Amino acid sequence: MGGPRFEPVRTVRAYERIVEQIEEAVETGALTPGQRLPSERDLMAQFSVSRSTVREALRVLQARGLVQSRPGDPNGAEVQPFSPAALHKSMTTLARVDELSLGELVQFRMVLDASANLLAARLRTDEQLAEMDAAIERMRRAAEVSYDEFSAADVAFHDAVARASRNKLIEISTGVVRSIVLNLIAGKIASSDDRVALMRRSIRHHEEVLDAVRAGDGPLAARLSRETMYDYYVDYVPADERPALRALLEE
Amino acid sequence: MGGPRFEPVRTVRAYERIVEQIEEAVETGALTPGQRLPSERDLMAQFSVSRSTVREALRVLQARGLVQSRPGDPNGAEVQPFSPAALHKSMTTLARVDELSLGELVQFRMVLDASANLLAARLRTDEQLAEMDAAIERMRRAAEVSYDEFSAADVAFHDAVARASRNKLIEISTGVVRSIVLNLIAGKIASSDDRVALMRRSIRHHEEVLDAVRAGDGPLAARLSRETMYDYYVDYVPADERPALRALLEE
DNA sequence: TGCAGCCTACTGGTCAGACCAGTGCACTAG
DNA sequence: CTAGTGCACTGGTCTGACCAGTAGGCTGCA
Repeated sequence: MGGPRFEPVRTVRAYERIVEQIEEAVETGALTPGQRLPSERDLMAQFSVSRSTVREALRVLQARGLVQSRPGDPNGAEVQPFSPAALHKSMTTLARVDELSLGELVQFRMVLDASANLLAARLRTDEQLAEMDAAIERMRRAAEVSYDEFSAADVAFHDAVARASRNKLIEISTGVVRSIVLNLIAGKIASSDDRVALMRRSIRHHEEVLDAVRAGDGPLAARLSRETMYDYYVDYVPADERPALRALLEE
Repeated sequence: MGGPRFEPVRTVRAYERIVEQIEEAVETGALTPGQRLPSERDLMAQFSVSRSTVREALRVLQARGLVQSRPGDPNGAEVQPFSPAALHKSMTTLARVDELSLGELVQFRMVLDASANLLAARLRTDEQLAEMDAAIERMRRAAEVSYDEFSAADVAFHDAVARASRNKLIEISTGVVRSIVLNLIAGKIASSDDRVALMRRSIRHHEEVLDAVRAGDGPLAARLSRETMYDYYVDYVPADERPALRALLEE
């Protein structure tokens, strides 16, 4: 004992070193969205590796959503602005392989949406309030006509609230989880009559939430938004998962 | 108008088709963690493509955390159990590229941790309570000795709470966001004296939270956990972001 | 018979060079 | 001045090769 502490060495593949370097450049801002990488043939000269190695690195970067290449493009791969696509992908995978239940997803949405409303009640601008108004008005018009359009307007409302929370992480996460939930229940929607009733009730709920946001009453907006979501999704959730959802209503 | 509606065709690369097929197999359970993929040379025969194409597909799958290959392994790539590594990676990228502020991250932690506590208060088992007790005891012993050990015990406590919430999404997200936050403030820690005082106060706060969880008072546990986290991190957060954090304390 | 050590047949990682279908730009013919 | 045509270049794919590493069977010794 007492000798020098050696660290286990990790053999690093060539393409990983390339990924690291380019990733570093993007994250430090040396490469900004819209800029182009050199062509693969240039990169292979710069990194002193073969084109296959360069390409494997680019595949990884592309899977992470950092760059995007297009065949025939006389410029190299384009650095992408951040998009939640990668986040969405891994969360979708999580939902499928780890068998996330609909209950867990809805519960998560209740948590996120409630906090977005809580913050929005404090921080919203008049302009954002107008957006929410417009979204609800759009829901009203759509309710009797098209479920898809209603759903889109509903999404717009929640997006406006999320933006008003001024927390990008909340904004992105709500979007990602919502799309997974909507995807899961797509096709499982109730009968047409039930659906119209559901939409009407949902509009009333959204109006109440918006009133609370407008009044600046965060805790109320949060509570109402949880109830709104519970009411809207509870029928899709298996009975044995509902108690856990109701636990969130008691706060 | 009125003719058949044509969909825009998306040229799909060969390696993407391979990714899709293997991904599908993993997500439907046809391939389970621990199982091996055929070797690259077998795959290239099965998919009728060249090895470079197979390899590019494997790189993508590996970036998504679905498989892992090891050079020299006489078996093929191994299907991995889901790990939040990919989620972690994309959220870290988000934090760096999109310049997520520490304030936003802490705010998100407050939201998640509070809801974990709320649920844990309802759903915790006695065994999980014992884990939380043990973690706090470990924090007590470590406080006077090592900040790192204290921090590890703190993590153990929050992990136990997250598990007790019985929501895998909350559990994973808290872990991911926490490690990003800890990474951001690493090195920025206050002076030694302040640090000890901070740890002592934090222990007291954790005890209060645990009491509320033990008593089954979810809303109280949630509120206390928000306060605990605010108190612990507020000094690292720029002054102009603090009001947004305080907004969460009012619920 | 038992086991230590070597050998071989694989693996993944990398390289080199080639072809193809696209793309954008410069040039050319009208 | 413009419409049209090449051309030079891109990324996507293929072929075939070499290397270092691994595991498991085989050999030969004790």
